[in-house]
Amino acid sequence: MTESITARDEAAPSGSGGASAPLRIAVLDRDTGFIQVLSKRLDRLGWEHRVLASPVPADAVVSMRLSALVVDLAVLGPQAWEWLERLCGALPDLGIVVCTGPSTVAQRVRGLRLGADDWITKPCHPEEVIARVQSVVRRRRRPSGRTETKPLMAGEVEIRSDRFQAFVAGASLDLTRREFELIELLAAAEGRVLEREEIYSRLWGYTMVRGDRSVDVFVRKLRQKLEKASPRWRYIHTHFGIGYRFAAESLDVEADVEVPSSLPAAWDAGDGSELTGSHQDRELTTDAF
Amino acid sequence: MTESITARDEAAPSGSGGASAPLRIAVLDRDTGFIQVLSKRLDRLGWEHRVLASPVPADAVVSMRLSALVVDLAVLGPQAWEWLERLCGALPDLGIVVCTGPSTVAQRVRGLRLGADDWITKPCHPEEVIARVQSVVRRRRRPSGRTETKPLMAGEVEIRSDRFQAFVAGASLDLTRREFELIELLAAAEGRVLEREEIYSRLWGYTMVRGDRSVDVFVRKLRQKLEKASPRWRYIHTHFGIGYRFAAESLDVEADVEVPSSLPAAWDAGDGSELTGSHQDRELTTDAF
DNA sequence: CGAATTGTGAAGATGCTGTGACAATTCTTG
DNA sequence: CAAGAATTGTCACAGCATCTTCACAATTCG
Repeated sequence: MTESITARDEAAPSGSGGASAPLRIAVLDRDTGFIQVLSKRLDRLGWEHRVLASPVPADAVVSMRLSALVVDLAVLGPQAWEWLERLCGALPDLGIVVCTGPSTVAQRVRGLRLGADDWITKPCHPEEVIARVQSVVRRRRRPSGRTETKPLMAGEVEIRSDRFQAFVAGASLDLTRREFELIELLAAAEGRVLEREEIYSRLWGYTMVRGDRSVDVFVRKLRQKLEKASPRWRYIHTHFGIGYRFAAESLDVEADVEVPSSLPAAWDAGDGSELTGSHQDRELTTDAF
Repeated sequence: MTESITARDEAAPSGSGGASAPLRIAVLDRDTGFIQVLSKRLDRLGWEHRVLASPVPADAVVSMRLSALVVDLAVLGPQAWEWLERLCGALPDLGIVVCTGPSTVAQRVRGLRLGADDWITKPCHPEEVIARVQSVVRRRRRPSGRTETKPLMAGEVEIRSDRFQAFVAGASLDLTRREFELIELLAAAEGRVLEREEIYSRLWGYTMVRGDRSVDVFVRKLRQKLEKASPRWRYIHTHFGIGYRFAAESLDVEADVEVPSSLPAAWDAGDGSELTGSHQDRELTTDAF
């Protein structure tokens, strides 16, 4: 049931969903105690953050590319309102959480009207600040939706998570869903050997029963399509008794010189113990390009 | 006849719903004094609103088509958390403002984590409640962003957000509201595959239940109209087990290349010196008014 | 050489999508 | 307000893409 869901959760380790991109947060405040606790918490969450102790011109904030800003208006003095207005005008997508001392209803209303997304009154618990920032950012994020994932490249193939497809020279391999998930998984682990059990559990979501050949069958299907589209390369390597390893290797020797496009050619992957050492020159392939 | 359709409608989730469509708010609370003051205020703002005094099943809220909901969790009793979670799951785009009596930090954090957008502690000033609801809603509908959008073009079709219509050679496709939202959404994601779940949640506003075929049906209706108006092109491509992808592809031979993915998409820039000689140079811009 | 592991092809089961008809809902009009 | 039209949502069924399973051949390892 709902295998589509599980599959998506489990099996998009590399690309699309994955861990949400790290957030960038700035805190504009002078309360060192507050800042310290908050910073530590932000660290633990893995959010990039930056502390600003003095009034930063609103324009300067623009260049910081923040997801959200926590600000104590007291730091800004009497020009706080103007500052807030300018900032909200300039960065309508920035999440702004005001976290400041005692205030009147009128002040809070004014701040929110000007564009603040939340208003917390000090003293407050850092955990709540975090939660409110998350809430603000969560909402902000929906529109942008898909994060732009750069395509994975290996040999002649290009793996595009946003299209659920792999391409060779611009032509789709016409992979089915499972096939694509498999190549994505393997390619993301470039160079490493993935055991059958692991592949199975990441793709199918549950543990493999002994004797299940599904992984092998899909490896074969993938190899077929890769072979047809990119005959001069080998991508999926069998490790007897263990599993499979993905690495683009040209059949034409000397191939390591020329790879279609600019990729960090990480495929020299360590061990290489098993491959034929013969190192003779031949026509290098520029294939397809 | 198609013009009169939908210029004004409350929920234009994907659309270019620029202006201030009347908001729909519900208040779930029993505090009559609070409700009265709030209601009066909402009236004056011209927001449609509705007061709920008893715990409404989360599912029932779905059908209310709300922009935001103000809720006192106390009304819900011990099942408040479960209720909140279900509601947030079903309506990721609904703005939820919790307005309730004294609470602990842990409770507030929990509520915000579950999906609430704000948490106000009673007693509180109605004006602040309003301001916070506005803040939440403001953020919610940012996606509409671009007010003046230039028409989207793809193959022979031209998609005009300002008219809620798509045209081929100046002739309107007579799309209904949903149909238009769908084509707009797909076309905006040009090239990328959109999963059913995503399409559904962006168009209908709540998460899809398994077995719902609405997306498929509207894709079919769209395809029919596109096919009739522009028979030599295919626009919507099915990705089995995943969703749909929008990309104009000509049926005429001429090797209309599948987007040459890897390259820095200078493709759409029109350099196309060598390909697709049969471009659509028609005057599909002089269309009707 | 024998046992275990992997490659291969095909048949059948599974579940997804296309499609048309129809019911429910919303909007328009008199 | 009610009738009528348009739009949207639901359902059942047919066709088919995909997935699973199985038998058997080929390979690897000890």
